[in-house]
Amino acid sequence: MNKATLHSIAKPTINDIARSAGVSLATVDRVLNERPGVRAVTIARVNRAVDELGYVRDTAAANLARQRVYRFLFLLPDTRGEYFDFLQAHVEDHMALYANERTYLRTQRVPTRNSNEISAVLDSLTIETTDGVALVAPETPTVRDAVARARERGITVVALLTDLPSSPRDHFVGVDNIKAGQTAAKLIGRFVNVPDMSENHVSCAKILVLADSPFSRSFLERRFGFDSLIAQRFAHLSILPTVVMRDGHPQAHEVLPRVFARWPSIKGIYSTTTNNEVLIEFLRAHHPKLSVIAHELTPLSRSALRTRCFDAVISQDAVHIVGSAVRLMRATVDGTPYNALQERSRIEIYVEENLPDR
Amino acid sequence: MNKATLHSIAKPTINDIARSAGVSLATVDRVLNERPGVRAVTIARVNRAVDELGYVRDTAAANLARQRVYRFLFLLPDTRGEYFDFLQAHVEDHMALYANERTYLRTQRVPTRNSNEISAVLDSLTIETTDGVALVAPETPTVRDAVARARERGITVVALLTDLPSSPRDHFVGVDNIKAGQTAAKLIGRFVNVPDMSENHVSCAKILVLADSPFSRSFLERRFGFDSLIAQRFAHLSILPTVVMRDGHPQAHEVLPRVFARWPSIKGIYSTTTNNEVLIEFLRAHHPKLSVIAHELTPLSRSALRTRCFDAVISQDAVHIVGSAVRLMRATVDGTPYNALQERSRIEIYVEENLPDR
DNA sequence: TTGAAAGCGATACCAT
DNA sequence: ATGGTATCGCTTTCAA
Repeated sequence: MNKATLHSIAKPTINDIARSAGVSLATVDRVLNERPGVRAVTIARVNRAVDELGYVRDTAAANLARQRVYRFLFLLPDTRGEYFDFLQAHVEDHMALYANERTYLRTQRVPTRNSNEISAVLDSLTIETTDGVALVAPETPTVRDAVARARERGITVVALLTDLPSSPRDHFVGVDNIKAGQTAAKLIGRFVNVPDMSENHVSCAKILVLADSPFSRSFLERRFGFDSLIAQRFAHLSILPTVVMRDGHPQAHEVLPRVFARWPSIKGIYSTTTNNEVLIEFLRAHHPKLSVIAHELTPLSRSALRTRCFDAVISQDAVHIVGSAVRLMRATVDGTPYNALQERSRIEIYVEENLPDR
Repeated sequence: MNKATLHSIAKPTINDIARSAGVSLATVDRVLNERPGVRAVTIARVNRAVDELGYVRDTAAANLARQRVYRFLFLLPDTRGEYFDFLQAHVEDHMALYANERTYLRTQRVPTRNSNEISAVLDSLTIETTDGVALVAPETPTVRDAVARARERGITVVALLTDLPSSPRDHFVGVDNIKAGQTAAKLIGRFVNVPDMSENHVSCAKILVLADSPFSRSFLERRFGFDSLIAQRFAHLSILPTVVMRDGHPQAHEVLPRVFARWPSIKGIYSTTTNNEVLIEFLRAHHPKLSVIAHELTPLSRSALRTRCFDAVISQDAVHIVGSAVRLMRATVDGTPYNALQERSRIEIYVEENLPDR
C-alpha cells in the first residue's frame, strides 16, 4: 500500500508528472510556466499527465526556488487627522509579519489634493524596487495617466478605499460608498425618533451632513446613497445642505455653533469626515439630543461610541483592507488566482455593544 | 555592495547563523528546534548569532523540508436547518484551497444534544490521522472529558461558535454571545417606536424572544445580554417569557399564531434560533408591524432582510470563522505564534443596505 | 556532542 | 527542443 492510499493525500509533484509523461523536470517546468521551446505534442503529453494525476503546484516550494520577494508601497494621503495615521500605523505594525511571507511593505504620505505630487511619486517608482502600489487618491486625469504609466512599467496598482474606475488599476479594495451612505441613512432614519408624526402636521426633523472634502468621489457617493434612501424611505426627515468642516482649520470650531443657532431643530448628524475631533468636542460640550452616525472605527470614534456621543459608526476593517490589498497585489504579480469571497470588503456597523476589544 | 545593502531585505538564513556561530547547519537546527544533545555553550553561541543577525525562520521552507501536512476535522451539529449546512458547505467549498496549503479538512455531523455520541467521535480520533478538531458542542461533563482525552493524545481542540471554557480546549473561535445579545437589544430598543411615551402613561411594548435550544450556553448568554441591556436602557420595553420554536417539529407552525393571539401588542421579535424558516413564513403571511432581529447571515435571512421581514441580522463571518479555526489549529500544532488581531471574530450587524453581494 | 549530506518541490542555468 | 543539475532554506538521517 502506498502513501496515496494510506492517507489519500499524496499530492503529485512535478517528478510524478515528468515520469508519467516520459519527459524531464525541465520540460515539465516549461509547460507549466508556459515557457517557449516545447513541441505541441510534448505540451499535450505533459498536460495530460497533469490532468490525470490532478497536479497542483506547491506555491511555497515555487516561491522558495524562485527566491521571490514582493515589494509593495502603500501611498496614503497626508490628510490631517487620525484615520490615515491609524492606517499607516497598522501597515507598519504588520511589516515584520508580512516580511515572513517574503513581502516587504513601505508607506508614504502625499498631499491628497495635489495630483501632480501623487503623479510624481508614481512616476518615481520602478519595477526594480517596487512590484506594486496601493494608493488612496482622487481620480483626476493626472492621476489616471500616472497610474497608466506605472502599469506600463509592470507595476501592479490597487486603488484603496476610493476606486479609480476609469483608470487601469488592477483592483479596488474598499467598500461601495453608495451602500455605505444608504446604511447610514437607514440607521439615522430608524434612530431619529419623531415624537408626533401625524400625516397633516408636517414636523420635519432636520439632519445635518458634515464633510471635509465635499467634492471627493467617496463623499459624493456616500451623500448620494444617503439622500436617496432618506427621500425614499424616511420622508419625515429633511437633509440640510452639506456643511464643510475640516479639522485643523482655524474656523473649524465656529462651524457647528453657527449651524445650530440657525437650525435648532437638528435631530441627527451624519458625519462623513475622516476626523471627528471637533465634532466630538462640540457634542461633549453641548450634548444636544440627537443621533450621530460617523465613519471609520478609530480610537477616537470608539471612545465616542462608548460615551454615547455617537450612536453608530460605519467602518471597514483596516486589518482586512491591508491584507486584501497585499494578497491581491501578490496574486496579480504572480498571475495566480485569488479567493474573491475572502477579498470582498464589508460595510461594518458598530454600536457601543458590538465594539471589538481592540 | 551586497544584496543586503542593495535592497535592505536580505533575511539571514540558517547558513548565516551557522557561519557566524562557527557550527554546522545541523547544530543550528538542533538549537532552533530545541532538540537535545547540544552543549549549553554551543546553544548560547547559536542564540547569540540568531539575535545579532535577527534571524527568523522561513516557515514555508521548513514545512517543505518537513513534508508537514495538517489534517483537521470540523465536527458540526446535525441540527436540522440551514445554518450548519451552510457552514459545512463553506468548509467543503474551500477544501481545495486549503489543500494547497498542505491543510486537509474533513467535516462530520453529529447529534448535538447527544454528548455520548460527540464523545465517541472524539475518542475515535487518533493523532495518526487527525492533528486537530474544531467542534461545536454543548459543554457537558462527558464532552469535557472527551476533549481532555483527545488533547492528551496530542490532538488540538478548538471550540467553535460556543465556547467550552472549563474544558482544556486550545482556543475558542466565535463571538461573545453576551455582547451579541446586547447588540440585539440595542437595535430592538432603537428600532421599536413607541408612539406615546409619557412618563405616567405606562404603555409597555412587548418583545418576543424565540429560541430553539433554550438551555444551550449560547442562548443563555445572548438572552442574558439582551435582558440586561433592555432593563438598563429601554425600560419602555417588556420582554415576554422565552418561546421555544424548533423548525421541523410538527407543532412549530402553531406556536406563533398562538403567541400573537395571547399578546397582540408585540412590537418586536428577537430570534436566537439557527433556523428561521417558520418565523419568516409567519411574517410573510401576517406581516405584523414590528421589528425583527435574527442571527446568522444565510441565504434565508438575506432574503428576509431584502424583503424587510427582518430589520437586522447579527452574524459572524463564516469565511473568517473557518479560516481562523484553521490558522489557530496550525499555529497550535506547530507551536508558532499567531496574529491575535486577525483572529478576533466580530459581531457583525447587517441591515438591508449593507448586505454583501455574496 | 557534532557534522556531512541527502532530500522536500520547484526553478533556472547550462548543456546537448 | 530537451535534459541534467545546482539551488532555495530547512529538516533529518547517518556517521563520526
